[in-house]
Amino acid sequence: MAARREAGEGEPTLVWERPEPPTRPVPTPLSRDGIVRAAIALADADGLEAVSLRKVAAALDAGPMRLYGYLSNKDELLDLMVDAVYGEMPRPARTGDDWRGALRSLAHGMRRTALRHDWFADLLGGRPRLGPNALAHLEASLAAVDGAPGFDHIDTVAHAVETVRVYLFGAIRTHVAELRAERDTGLDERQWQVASGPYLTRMLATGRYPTLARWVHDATHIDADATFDAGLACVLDGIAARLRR
Amino acid sequence: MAARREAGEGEPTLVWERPEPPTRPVPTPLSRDGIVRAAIALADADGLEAVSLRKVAAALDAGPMRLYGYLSNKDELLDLMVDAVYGEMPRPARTGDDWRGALRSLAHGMRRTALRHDWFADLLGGRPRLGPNALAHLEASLAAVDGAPGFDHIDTVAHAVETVRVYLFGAIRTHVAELRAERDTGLDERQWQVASGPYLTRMLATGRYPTLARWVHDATHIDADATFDAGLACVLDGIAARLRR
DNA sequence: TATGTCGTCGATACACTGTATCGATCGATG
DNA sequence: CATCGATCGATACAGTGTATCGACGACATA
Repeated sequence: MAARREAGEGEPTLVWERPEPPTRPVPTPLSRDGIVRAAIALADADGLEAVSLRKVAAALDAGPMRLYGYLSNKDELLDLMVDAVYGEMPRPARTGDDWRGALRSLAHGMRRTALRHDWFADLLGGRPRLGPNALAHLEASLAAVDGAPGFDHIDTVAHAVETVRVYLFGAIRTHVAELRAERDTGLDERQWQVASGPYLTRMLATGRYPTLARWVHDATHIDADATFDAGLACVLDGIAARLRR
Repeated sequence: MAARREAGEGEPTLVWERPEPPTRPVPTPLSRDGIVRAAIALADADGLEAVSLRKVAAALDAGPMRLYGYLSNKDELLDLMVDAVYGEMPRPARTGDDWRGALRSLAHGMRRTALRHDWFADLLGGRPRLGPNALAHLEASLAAVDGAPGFDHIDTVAHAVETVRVYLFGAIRTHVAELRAERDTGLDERQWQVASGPYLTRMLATGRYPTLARWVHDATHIDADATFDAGLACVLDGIAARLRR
């Protein structure tokens, strides 16, 4: 960059036109929170792959290495981002004895929040998240059904919540993937076979996928939200069925 | 690989000591299949982040750019890897009228295969995979329950299979994440609170997570396979419940 | 056999990435 | 006012995916 002083030779730059020792302009105060917010803003705007330590730091008027005082890894940043999203989720609350309602609202709240940050799906379930917000959300989820009729043992409670969460994780991930595919191809959703171009039609035309073809052509295609609700209802039914034992 | 022309140092070397124009030693014949196999071998051995076009090419004694004749992206390579794993999965088959058995074997087959390639979980559900193997697997899944008692409409079939798959995706992902966490911390699995170190214990000690604390302390911790089966059974129960309508 | 022509290979280059190192510089302390 | 210790961030390094393009081998032609 500037003043390269080599051996013996005359100074390349004169003192007065050498950049002023930059007076350390009150280094913008940082905070873990601000860093995470900046990273989330970047991810929301341009996707997860746009989140680089350099860009995050630049958004905060700081050098990249500055962040390493607040984080020790990029992975830690991602963990913090995930936990921040957990913090945004509405905490499921008990609604009388209606455990189905509680689990449904847990699922919907999480799903809605996740869809606001579509990069969240890429991180979801990627590593066990034990951040305070994730823990609080989990606690609220457990507490929301704990003690409801039939849920007298913690095992029952845990099993129900875990099953719903696992379904949720899968559903969010697949849904986001579909949304992206739609956006990338820029086509509407209700005619999947058209959206994926001639390829799929050709594959189906081979006759090797008769059932799949029937699905694509004959099934009543409901939208993603309804599909999600149907699957969720199915899981809840399953929980109810196991409750009767 | 033969003639490594070393040391681009003082280039104007004399003709006779300049490496022989490398006689183009019948450039190792490549194939999309070989590339994918090499990539999978790398991923199996050192994880997904060890899969770089350079390393894959090097494993095949080729230059990185060589691959671009067979792929146009790294993403395409990942898609091919995913489809290859789908190809490894046992195809679910009809077993009489036992749709539960069919779905269970679908789930177990997929899970077992996925756990052999733990990087698969990172890609699973990441983008809609329409590779021939994925399509064939989906077709077999649909066909395995199609026509079983109760599954007379394609909608019912599709809904059941989709729900199981979504649960599967979530379960595989969370399980792999847990396996990694265990391996990273190098601790046993049956005492989660010990594994995650004093942090979790401290959090629980705050008293802000009473239900969670009860879960950690009082629940009967069954192993991952049993947890998976329990959740799967739950989903199947749910499907059965919706069948009665 | 000599001579194009053409397709392909891969060296090089470029713009990035995450992060280690360490001199420079500041605020606080003696 | 002098010294120290903490911290900042420029620089460096080893990677990454991929665009570009000169050069070469193989083939078709004369």
